[in-house]
Amino acid sequence: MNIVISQGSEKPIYQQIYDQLSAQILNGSLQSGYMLPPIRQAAIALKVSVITVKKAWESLEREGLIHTTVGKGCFVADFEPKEIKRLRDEQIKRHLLHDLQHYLAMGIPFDELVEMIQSLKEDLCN
Amino acid sequence: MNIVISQGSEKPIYQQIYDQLSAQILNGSLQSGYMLPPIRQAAIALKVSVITVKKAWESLEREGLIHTTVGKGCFVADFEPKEIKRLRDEQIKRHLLHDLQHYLAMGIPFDELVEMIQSLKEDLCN
Amino acid sequence: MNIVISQGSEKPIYQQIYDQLSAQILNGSLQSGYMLPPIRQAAIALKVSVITVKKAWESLEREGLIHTTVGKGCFVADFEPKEIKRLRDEQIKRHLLHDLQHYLAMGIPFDELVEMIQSLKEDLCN
Amino acid sequence: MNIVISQGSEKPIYQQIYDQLSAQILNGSLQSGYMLPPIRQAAIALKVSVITVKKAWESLEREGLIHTTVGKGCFVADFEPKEIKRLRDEQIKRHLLHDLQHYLAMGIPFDELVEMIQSLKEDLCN
DNA sequence: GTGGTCTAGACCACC
DNA sequence: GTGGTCTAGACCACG
Repeated sequence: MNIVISQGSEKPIYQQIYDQLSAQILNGSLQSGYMLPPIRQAAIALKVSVITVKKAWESLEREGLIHTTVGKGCFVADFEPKEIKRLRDEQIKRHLLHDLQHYLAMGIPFDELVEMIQSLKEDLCN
Repeated sequence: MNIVISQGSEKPIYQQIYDQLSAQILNGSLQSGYMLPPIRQAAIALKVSVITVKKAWESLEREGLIHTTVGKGCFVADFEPKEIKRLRDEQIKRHLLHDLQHYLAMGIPFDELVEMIQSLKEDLCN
Repeated sequence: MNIVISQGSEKPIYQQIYDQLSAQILNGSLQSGYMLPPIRQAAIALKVSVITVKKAWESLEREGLIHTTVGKGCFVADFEPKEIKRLRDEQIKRHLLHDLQHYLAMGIPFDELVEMIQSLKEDLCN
Repeated sequence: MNIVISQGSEKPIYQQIYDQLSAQILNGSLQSGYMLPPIRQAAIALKVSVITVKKAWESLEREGLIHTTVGKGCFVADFEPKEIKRLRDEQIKRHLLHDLQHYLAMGIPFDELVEMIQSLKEDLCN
């Protein structure tokens, strides 16, 4: 488990954990069947409250990304490679639609927006 | 003034107001010198508290998008068309950088992301 | 009468007028016996409300810098050159004491503050 | 926390609080990492509304002097000693420039003004 | 426990 | 008429 928490962030801690685990599951670095550490242990490792970790785990379970077995632990759900890509693209598309609408409302033409994105490639891929 | 408020949104009301007015100023539909409605009148029209409107107006003033004169009202700041485009692009770039990083962290390759954006053009430009 | 009004300033308009006339009387550019323009005329010239001008005139009279004769007009009060200098220095000293205390409270040593002031001479005397 | 509020002052209460805390951070009496009292507790201690305290805290955060974490509290931001001195001098210089212009407009020569300041040293350093 | 948001209603300064 | 400040009190999110 590889998570970085920014204490002073605007984003709630539980959501930072959720976002990073969710991304790691969707990009394949956490594979199906992987067992997440027990919440108490994770809480100590991340230096946050148990409640906070619990909240992140719950969000992941609600989204179907992990499943919990009482007495055994939490495991990354079973996905076929195809399904995982579908899930990821679906989620990205949903957010993209929302974000892009915001930008277009500011009066920037669609094509100019795409150009701007292309121009950011260097900054992003480092 | 053309503002829609979503009461149940995660976004605070004052920020919804700020976002929409800010977008309208930056896309040119509210032009320099335009007088915003008095805060009390706006509050009634939007069915929110005066203070909520005030908070949105304050953010706009802090960003230099409007200026306030006690006893007279609040007015859209003077901008040269060039200046306004610069401000808009700057703001979009800042947000884009943040959003795109989020998507890339999910494991989607940059070029695939751009393709996906292109494919959304129809949905967005209606 | 030589007054510049900044509409968007934080300072109330009536006080801008007061400050500038007061300074001009204390620095000698408006001499004893000079007749101020009638308030209605001044209001038109400055493009502000008559009430605003009246308020500034009243402040000046309260401070003893001008005196009003009904039906004749407002005149700069009689001062001996010595008295005018005394008035000016007194007023400056009063404000200085207040301002400098503020700076010292920020932890800057007195001597360093004086140095800083000296270093601003060029910026100020242009 | 050591704050004195003057209820009848021309200065808004929230700004009095801001000014004093800002000065205390910049002069080093409130050090990096110090936790400000909870806004509700501060409100009781200062005998003002919670909102008034909040407004002051917000200004401090906007200036980067403190940072806030929901559920934890407000803390004095991390500064290197050098940075803090730079911030302080910058702020003092900005205000000095404004104040001194005001005095010079009253017709006092620059050198005479400096003399006057020197003569106030005793009054100020007690 | 912490801060964040929103409300209604009051009084003041400015124009 | 305008905005600026302050109040008391409520409900929610976070840890």
